[in-house]
Amino acid sequence: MVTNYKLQTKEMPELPEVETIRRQLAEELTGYRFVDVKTEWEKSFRPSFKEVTAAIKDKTIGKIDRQAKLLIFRLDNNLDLLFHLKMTGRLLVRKPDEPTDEYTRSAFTLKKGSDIKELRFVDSRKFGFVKLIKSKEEINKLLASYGPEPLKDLTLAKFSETLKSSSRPIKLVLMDQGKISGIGNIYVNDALWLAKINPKKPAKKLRPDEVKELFGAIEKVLKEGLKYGGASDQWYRQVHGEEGKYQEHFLVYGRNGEKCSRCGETINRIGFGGRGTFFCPKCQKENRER
DNA sequence: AATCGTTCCTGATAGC
DNA sequence: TGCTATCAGGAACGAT
Repeated sequence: MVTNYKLQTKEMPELPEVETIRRQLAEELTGYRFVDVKTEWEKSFRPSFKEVTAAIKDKTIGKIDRQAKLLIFRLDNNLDLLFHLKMTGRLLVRKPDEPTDEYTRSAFTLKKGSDIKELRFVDSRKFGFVKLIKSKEEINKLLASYGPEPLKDLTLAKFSETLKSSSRPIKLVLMDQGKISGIGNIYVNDALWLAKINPKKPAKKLRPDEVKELFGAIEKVLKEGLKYGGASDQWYRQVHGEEGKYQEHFLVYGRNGEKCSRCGETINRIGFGGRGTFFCPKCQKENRER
């Protein structure tokens, strides 16, 4: 019986991927105006395709922000258009006459003066969505439901307090967008390996030195992800279709069956909390001594 | 308030 | 080789 076969990984856009896209979209689309929208999957529009298209018609894209894995197009003071890529979403900027991109679900035609661009929302799995927010109160409430941003407003003190308040496994707490913004399955696995912490260890049981190490590890892996423009193991692409390169630098994510680069033990993969969990059984023991 | 289970989807793969 | 069943997963939602 084969027990050590390599299972496929399914990378998904997390903070470094969405931030990479945000920067490129801001560069490409600021000042462009929505003139038309086409879709083959109305269900991805919230509250509805009709309502979204009516509201954004002739509106100009101001700032493009990001909170956690959510992209926020600021159209005017009381109107925001949100995109969530979930697992397989892509936002591609093309000229209207460029060849079709497979799995394009919606296409937004944008104009600035006589220049025309097309923003294509590509999403094979159809989990992603486009959401219209029509008031300041509503957007503020939504953004307030997210935890602080690593690399921005998450402090070690706040991080420590958050972990102390939960008995859940550390991996699940880190991925909880209400606790901390932007961390998904790739970076959580790599950060926990870097900090030598077992994914199942209850958050409140982490020692202060582990909390500090983990805080640093999170910053480090997210910065690496950003540096390489995200991870394109499978679906993720930047706005012109380019791949990111972080997949060449995964620490443990997707490396089950390979040797741990620190101790030589075989990287393990277990199912946990509904997703693949990669770790080194030797250097990430649950009750590791200092 | 915190936590847990279910659901949405379809491409890729395992297993025969 | 070709078919079919299973797996993958972020987060909204409802239940506890």
